[in-house]
Amino acid sequence: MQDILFNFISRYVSLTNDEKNAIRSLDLFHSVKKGTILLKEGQKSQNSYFVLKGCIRVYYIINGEEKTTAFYTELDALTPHCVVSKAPSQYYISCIEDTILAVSNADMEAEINCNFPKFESLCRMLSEELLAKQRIDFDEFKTSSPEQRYLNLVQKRPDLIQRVPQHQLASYLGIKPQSLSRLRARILEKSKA
Amino acid sequence: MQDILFNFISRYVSLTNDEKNAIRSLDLFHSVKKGTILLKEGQKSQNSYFVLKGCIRVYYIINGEEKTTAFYTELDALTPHCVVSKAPSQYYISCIEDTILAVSNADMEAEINCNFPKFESLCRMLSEELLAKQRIDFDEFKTSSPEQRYLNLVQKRPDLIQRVPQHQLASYLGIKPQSLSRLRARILEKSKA
DNA sequence: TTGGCCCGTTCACTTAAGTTAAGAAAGAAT
DNA sequence: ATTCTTTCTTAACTTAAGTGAACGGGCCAA
Repeated sequence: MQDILFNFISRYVSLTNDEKNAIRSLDLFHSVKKGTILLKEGQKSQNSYFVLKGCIRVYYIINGEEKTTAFYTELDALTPHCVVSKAPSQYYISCIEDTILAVSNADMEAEINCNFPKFESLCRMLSEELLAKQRIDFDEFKTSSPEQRYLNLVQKRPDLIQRVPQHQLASYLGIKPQSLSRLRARILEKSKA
Repeated sequence: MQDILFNFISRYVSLTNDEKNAIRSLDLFHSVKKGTILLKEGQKSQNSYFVLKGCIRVYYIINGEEKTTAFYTELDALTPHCVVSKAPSQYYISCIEDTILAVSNADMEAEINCNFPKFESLCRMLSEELLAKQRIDFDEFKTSSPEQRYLNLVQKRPDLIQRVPQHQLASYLGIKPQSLSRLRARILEKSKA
């Protein structure tokens, strides 16, 4: 698991052995069972997550209905809004598979950022990259229809379609489960013709 | 204009006079006329923008049609995807008003980040904050209808509705101009009843 | 002043998503 | 093995967005 993390980090900065040991000493890794809720609406968590294996999901409860807005899988990083804003969380985070996470908290990060400028550099680069990527995702979402969004997802994250329940995928695509069902039938119809 | 920038920065870090002078010496500020195109599809720009006054707009041209996906106004920062990915831009950026910008380029930033760790800290905090905020915006978009999105916009960025043409607002809301027209008529109808 | 262009609105029509309800299929629990 | 629950699909109906076309207003330029 450490190797996976260090490999990921090496895309951005190269760490000395001292720096690696500093990270190793942090007790970052946690195994989490499917169904575990990592964050609830109203809570003020300090934790950020990096997925080494498995899948976690962000969802809201709006008028008693679950609305799933994001999935994080292998090598995805997530700092919940409440960590940044210091306000109560508006959403839930749960594990939809048995998952292995690297968990860090804000205090820990602040300290490392102070002592290891390289780490702050890593965080900056990673955030900037994620910000730009997410912007593109948002743009694609805005400029395409539900059907295009589904087809796009099939291309870009085919694994999600296998490992995630349809009704969660539906709200991820901004539609109702029934519409997703229908839309898939429609696509199948077209590909036959 | 410098004061506006320094005030903004002071939300995140406090700068010494030396640091302020270093920034002053950079020749960041540019006045740009309404209609100017800052970035075109296919270009590989290095520039990031911070809006001091005015409004810039991100749009795609898809099947010959303009699709506006973002507006940046006073105190908004924008690092285009192509700066981060080093790939050609997929979108255009243009000024929809006479605008005053702070413009920085990647080389400049790299150098400052090296010499002023505080600046890198600022960039990290800003990116993390924007990432989390944009996540919330995206979530709101996914979980609401065009009508709700419009009403939400009226609440959150009432200025945009005044300063931006309807057909650009429409694609910003993920719909066609005709639908926005109709939707507004519908809302007006309801408020009368 | 006229003509052209861009923009926003309206309308009629088409298409697709939301809603409500029902039923089949797959899993989990006892 | 049986029950209970959750998930997915289907269908009929409603509502809203997409499409194509037309009209009027405002603006600019000839």
